[in-house]
Amino acid sequence: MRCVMVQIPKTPAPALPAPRSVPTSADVARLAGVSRATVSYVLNNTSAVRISEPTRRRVHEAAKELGYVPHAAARSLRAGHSRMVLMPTPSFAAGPLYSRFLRDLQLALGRLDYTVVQHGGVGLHGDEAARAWAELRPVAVLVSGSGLGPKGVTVLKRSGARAVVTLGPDSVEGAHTLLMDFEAVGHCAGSHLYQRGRRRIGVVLPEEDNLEAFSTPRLEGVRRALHGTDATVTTLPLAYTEESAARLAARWRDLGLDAVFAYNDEYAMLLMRALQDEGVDVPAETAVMGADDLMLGRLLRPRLSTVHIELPSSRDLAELVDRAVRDPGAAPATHRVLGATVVHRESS
Amino acid sequence: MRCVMVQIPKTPAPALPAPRSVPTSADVARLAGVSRATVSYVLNNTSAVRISEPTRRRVHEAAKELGYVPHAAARSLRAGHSRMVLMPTPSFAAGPLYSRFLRDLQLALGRLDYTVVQHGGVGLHGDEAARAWAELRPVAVLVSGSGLGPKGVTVLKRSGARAVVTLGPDSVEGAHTLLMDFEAVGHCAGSHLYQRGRRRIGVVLPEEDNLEAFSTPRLEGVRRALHGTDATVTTLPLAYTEESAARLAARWRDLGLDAVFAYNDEYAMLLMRALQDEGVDVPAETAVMGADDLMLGRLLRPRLSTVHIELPSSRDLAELVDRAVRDPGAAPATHRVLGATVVHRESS
DNA sequence: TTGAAAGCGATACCAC
DNA sequence: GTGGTATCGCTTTCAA
Repeated sequence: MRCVMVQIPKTPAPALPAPRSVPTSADVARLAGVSRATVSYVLNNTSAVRISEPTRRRVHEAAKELGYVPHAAARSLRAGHSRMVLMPTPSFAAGPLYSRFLRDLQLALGRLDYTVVQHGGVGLHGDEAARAWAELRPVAVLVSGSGLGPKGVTVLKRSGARAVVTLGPDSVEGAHTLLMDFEAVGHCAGSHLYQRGRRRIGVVLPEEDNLEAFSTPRLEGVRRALHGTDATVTTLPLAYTEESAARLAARWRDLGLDAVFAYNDEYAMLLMRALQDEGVDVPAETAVMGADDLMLGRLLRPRLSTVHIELPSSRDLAELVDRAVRDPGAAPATHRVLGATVVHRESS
Repeated sequence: MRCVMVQIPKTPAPALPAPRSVPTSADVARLAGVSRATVSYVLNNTSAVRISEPTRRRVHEAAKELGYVPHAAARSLRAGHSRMVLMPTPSFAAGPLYSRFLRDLQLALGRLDYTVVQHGGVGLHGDEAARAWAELRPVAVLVSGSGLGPKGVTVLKRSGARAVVTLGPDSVEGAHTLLMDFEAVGHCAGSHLYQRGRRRIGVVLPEEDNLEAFSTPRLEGVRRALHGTDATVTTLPLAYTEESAARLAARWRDLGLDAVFAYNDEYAMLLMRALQDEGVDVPAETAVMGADDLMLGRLLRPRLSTVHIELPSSRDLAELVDRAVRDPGAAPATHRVLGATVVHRESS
């Protein structure tokens, strides 16, 4: 059933008022009948200088009348620094958990009076990207995921970034690292499944791009949990499509697995559904585990067992960035962050 | 089961090389033994000027040796314009559909050689936000959702933005508007349910913040579809929690509804599960419809009927922005975008 | 082919 | 209290 899809071409032009050029502080000064210096003092509330009340008013009125907005680039050029925190848009498709985290982080940094800017550096390779970010002369750079090498860190620092923080599965030389230990996630899942008596364990590896950095450590974690036991690990490439899941499910009995750790809750849901459609009983025949502890897992039947991932508090992280900015000399530290907790429900 | 959560304090400091100040084109010129002008010519491949090959090489080498990165602010200050497209981070939590769309858009604009920057203007009120964006002097601003008024548009244009494009449920005076007609979504859902013989129709309104701009038009669309018929519309506030859904489900039979349009697939899944737990038969007793056509709807049982929403092609949108930038005089147009199509599955 | 210098917009020091 | 003015880093015109 097709509903609506219209294209309205144009509305008639309401003759624009002459496209004045953008007002500068000089314009404000002219209109207020004072010097540019005075304008600057008034608008920045410079406390070192006392300006008479009438003058203040005149300046403020002139500024408002012209619709004056200061020019951030000019200001930071003069000042020699900005308060811009640059967060490159991650190259992987962030799930709901991560998106939310990034939003909170922006908020927390905003509260510390930083201007947070996400730079869509998609399509740039490694060091090229770092260069593009460096051109903006951010006071701090916060990179999620892999994709920044030690070379990039150097470029950024050389160009004035007082803090470079990476947030991801790998530690990067020269940068403060928030090491998201995804192995712990896999380890949790692996030991849980083992404790539940499972021995032939599958691990889903998403075929989607840019996810290896996250999926490989999870796999390694499972391997580590099972190392030295009689359990086996089988890798299961899976694309996020029904067809791919159906194909995998069709050969499930041949695989002879009694458990699967499905990367995260979304892939788990996809696979669990395909297994059920194939007549595989979950959890009797095969246990299924996800990760991320999304709402959807609670809504499935059987309820999905999962690994709850606790991301670092955005307030703490914001403060870490702030500290690093204030004391750029400090040695880059590596913090291991990520709480991983098994949430045992019904699917395992 | 608690697993891992460690905090490694510090790694020892590998004595940093003297924190040199950041190299400028003047430094490059000095090192290469040429003037700053020459450096600029070489590094920008200025075709109007021929520079001897040996000089070029010297400049390039000097630049590389110093790790020189040009200063974007200084450059655009001088040039009088930048190619920055500013996209304020939406105040609402973008779902997977929308996130993906924004990513694609960034990519498409990047291909047209724009620098896309998401500005985390969270916590700023209306015109205050517009001012903050204007300080960055973007060549274009692309605002999703509501939150930008005609006043804000004026501020942005006054400060040099050659294109202001809004993308959301409302049309904004003075800006190019991509009108996302969410009424059409509600209308689709409403007429579909009516055609299926449903007469007492509930409409879920999320209680989460900043979603009214999206939920109200959907509701209106349902109302419009049912106007002049014998069907009734009941609004159902619902928070995205199991408890809220359970509460709603508990009084379901009292409500006496035979269908519900649940805002989107995620709320639909939440509610459908609660209804099923309450013993309400879907679709026999109550039909459930979502929107967004997410993967998860196909995985539910019964399969979720939904409204497929077709967002504008990111390439088209990028080109629209580009055209608006090239011809800022053109009258702001309003395009009605959004394909809404019913996907009839099993839940209705 | 290269260099000197003006100027983009805002700020802060130093005179008046 | 207020006004000149040098300065931030870069581009570009004009001269040499």
